[in-house]
Amino acid sequence: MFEKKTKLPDAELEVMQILWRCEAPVARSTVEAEMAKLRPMAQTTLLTLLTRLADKGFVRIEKQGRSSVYTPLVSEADYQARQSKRFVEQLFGGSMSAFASALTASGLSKEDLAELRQLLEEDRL
Amino acid sequence: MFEKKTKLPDAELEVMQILWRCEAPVARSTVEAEMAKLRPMAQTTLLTLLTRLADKGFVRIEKQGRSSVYTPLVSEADYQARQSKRFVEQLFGGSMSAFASALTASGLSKEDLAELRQLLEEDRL
DNA sequence: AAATTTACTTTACTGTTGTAGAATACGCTC
DNA sequence: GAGCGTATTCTACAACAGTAAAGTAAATTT
Repeated sequence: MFEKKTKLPDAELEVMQILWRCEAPVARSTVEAEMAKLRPMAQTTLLTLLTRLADKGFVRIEKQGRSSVYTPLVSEADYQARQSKRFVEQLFGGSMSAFASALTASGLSKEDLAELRQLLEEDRL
Repeated sequence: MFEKKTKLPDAELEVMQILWRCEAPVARSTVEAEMAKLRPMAQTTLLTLLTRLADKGFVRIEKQGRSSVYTPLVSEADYQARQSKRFVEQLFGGSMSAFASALTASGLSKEDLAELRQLLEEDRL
């Protein structure tokens, strides 16, 4: 089967995150406007990234007369889950305790950690 | 200042992890043997990676007569902390609850999550 | 219909990463 | 000190990633 590449390069991830935050299908102009809020990027660069995402199977491009609309084919939750697992495995050999230690040392706010603690206490994990 | 590149490419990370697991300074032959346990890699490829790590300031290379020995200049804990923070920020906008949700969906074992829960209950986080 | 605008596609270039053969340099043996 | 191993550095190259100019096609204006 085709177990493709799951990890997206940074720039492509940025674009996917825009698509996830918008209501699908997303017009190119919308993607462009959202990207402009984050950082400057030439139109053609954005188009290139969208095309690459389509090639990788992350996005479907549909023509609508003059312009195109873009639909994410992989959900954000899916992507996050896959990458989280990959990350903990790659850096910590799968050990959550090692990962948790790193988080405390990472400068994440006490509030962030409290958030996690509360989830656990509520038996939501 | 020098805010260099903190994120290492996969192959270089593999080498760093070997250095971290050995007692510094590590002989090239040792690195080579450890790498062989993981996967095949040409000698020169390994040397290239070590040189690149040195260029990035992650490793110090010292000559010892014929061969060289390698010392990590960045601790594993440091690297893990930095990358963990970066990861949660990049994928979850810093939200631990979003991250925790992803972990539950990621197929991490119940044991792994229990491990994390216990850390929290013991007030070690 | 010709000109203009608009939107996408092609081509392209630079730097990085993974990989390793070729070349070189350094000790050591005889 | 000449030759030989062997360890390191140089050179190389393909694939990927970031970026965007140039080209093309299609719609709109005049």
